[in-house]
Amino acid sequence: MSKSPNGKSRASGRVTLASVAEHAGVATMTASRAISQPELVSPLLRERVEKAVEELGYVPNRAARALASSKSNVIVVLVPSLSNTVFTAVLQGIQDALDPHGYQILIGNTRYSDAEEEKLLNVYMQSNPDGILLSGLSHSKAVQKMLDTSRVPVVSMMDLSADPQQLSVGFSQTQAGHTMTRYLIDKGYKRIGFMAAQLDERTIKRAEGYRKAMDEAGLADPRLELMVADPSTIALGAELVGRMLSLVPDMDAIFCCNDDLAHGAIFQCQRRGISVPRQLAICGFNDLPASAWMNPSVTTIATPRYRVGYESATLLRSVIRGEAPAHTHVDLGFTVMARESA
Amino acid sequence: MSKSPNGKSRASGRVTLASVAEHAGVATMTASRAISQPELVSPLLRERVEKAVEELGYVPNRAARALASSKSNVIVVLVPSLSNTVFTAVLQGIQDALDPHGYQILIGNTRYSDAEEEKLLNVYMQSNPDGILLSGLSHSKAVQKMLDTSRVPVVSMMDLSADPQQLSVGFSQTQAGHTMTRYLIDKGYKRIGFMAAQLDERTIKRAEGYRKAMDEAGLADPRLELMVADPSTIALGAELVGRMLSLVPDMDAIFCCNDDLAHGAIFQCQRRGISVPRQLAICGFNDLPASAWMNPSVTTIATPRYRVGYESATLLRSVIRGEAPAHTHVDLGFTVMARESA
DNA sequence: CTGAAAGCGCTTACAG
DNA sequence: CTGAAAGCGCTTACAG
Repeated sequence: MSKSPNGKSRASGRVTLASVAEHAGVATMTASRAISQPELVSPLLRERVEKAVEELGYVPNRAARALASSKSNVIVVLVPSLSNTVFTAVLQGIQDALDPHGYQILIGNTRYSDAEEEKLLNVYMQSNPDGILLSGLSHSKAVQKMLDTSRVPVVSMMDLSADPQQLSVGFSQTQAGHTMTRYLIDKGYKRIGFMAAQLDERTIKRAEGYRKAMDEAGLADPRLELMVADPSTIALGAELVGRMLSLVPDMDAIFCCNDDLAHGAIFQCQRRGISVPRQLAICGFNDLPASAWMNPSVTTIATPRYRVGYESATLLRSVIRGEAPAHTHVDLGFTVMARESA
Repeated sequence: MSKSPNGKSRASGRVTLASVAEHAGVATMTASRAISQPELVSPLLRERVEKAVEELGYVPNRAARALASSKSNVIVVLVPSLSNTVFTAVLQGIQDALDPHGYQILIGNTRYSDAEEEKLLNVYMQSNPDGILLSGLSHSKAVQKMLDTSRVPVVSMMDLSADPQQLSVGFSQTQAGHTMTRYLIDKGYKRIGFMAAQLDERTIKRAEGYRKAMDEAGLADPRLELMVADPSTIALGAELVGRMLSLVPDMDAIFCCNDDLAHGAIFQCQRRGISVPRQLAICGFNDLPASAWMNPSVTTIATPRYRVGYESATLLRSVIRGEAPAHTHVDLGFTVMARESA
């Protein structure tokens, strides 16, 4: 069938563009054009190439294309977690925005670790990405340096940057924390606890918003805060609510830094016969699907995670195309979901 | 610093292996070896190369490596969903098994669609993957053909194949469905409904297991089944439990094909004042974290999803290395979690 | 242990 | 609209 390669050949045995061209009776580069920029090729030749592609079952070699064009069509996405629904929704948005444009998405899970982020980025830089989507605003020195020297466009997701040079898409975590706290204060709660885990950048900022609101209302009391570095889980929320109540028995509300903790806290209250919100109000953050359905339904803050992904990817695409972005910071906002639990 | 390229150059400006070699005063291929197979290079030269890499900030070009070696070090993973915790756990297992070995994982989300799976695979084949991890046993003709002609090693995840040629890691979905149903029958329930959504391959098999158990017990009744193609959500479970009860008022138990549906069904019962399990027993499938904490806690089947990912990837690695696998089917089993709801 | 040359499979200026 | 040649940045037999 095909000509036998010489003894030194390292050919992979796959169908190549050259064989497609030969089959179609055109030059290799005409075949290349017919595939990548068909509008530049006459209908006749284009059709012959397309036929050859079909008949031979040609699959382009992405590595060769990337090497020759020095465009990888790869977008690197780094998220801190895959088990957290928030970030899988972000990924969905990214995929939806990028898939139609032929990008290949490299997803890295940093597990909330700066060291891991650095390691992943190091590896992914080998793929010569056209753009990078990062979670959060603050990164290690080494990561910053890699990013700076590579000159690859970067968009930061989930929060809004104060630095005009840093493109960011999300909403103000601090403000969201403040708003939720303010909601509780306005409802008349006085001894409002703050329960946090993981202690990532966003949690810290929500805590700042909480403190500011408590300060403003003259309700601040450091003993009302319980912040632990363990991963956020339902089980942890169940545990922490017990600790908080025993530390501060007159607590009348708890702002959980995310819904998982809030769910665990509510389940625990149910088991202990503590009425929510009558004896203890509990609210969360993120508006996971269960929050609307639990009993009591959970007061929380709905966050535009899918849109964060979608808009981040869209902004990144425009930068890659060399366009000057209309806005360097895209504020997608958030919404208080007032329900039964607080 | 570096020699200026001639006018026709398309050089990317990145530091190359050649410049590292020059800097270290060795041949390019010695520099290559010092990086990829350091044990073949004398300590002296190796050190000089390492120093040059460090000083120049060299980042290998993965595309060039892939092209030259015809080894991509890419593993393609196709899962039907990213919002389903089950598959994110599978992905975690895969990452943990593969990351230490320098593989790059390409994650594709098929959204439970054969057409989408085909499209994704088509694109991902351009990356010349060393191996492929697929969810489920049955795939479209087009996908089968791509797989066959490419000769790339494939491992199927989540279920056990009857075909000895097809490598699979998981557990018997049919048997798990049978076991859960049998558990309910043994508990004395007679009018046991089956609530299913999505209707993917695994759901269908669990339904088969359910039917078999009901048949064996002489309890079969087609009216007990409610199967809809919508995605599984808490909201859907809440809706379907109402429909099932109005269709078959004397239903005394419901086997939900996954935990999301079960949670929704339980929340709905709480709202309607239907006591679970006293008036209606409800059980789920997968043992999501909330199942242990809800009130009532949810009887369900714990599935080894993380291990499915980990063991699938491990099996794939061994095949890629050319080893004959000890077992073509790895049965990871499942566990009934008997709790309060059934 | 080290190296010169060829080659992997594409695309890119350039010319016609 | 079409094409011959060079080049992208690596690794691979092969030889010494």
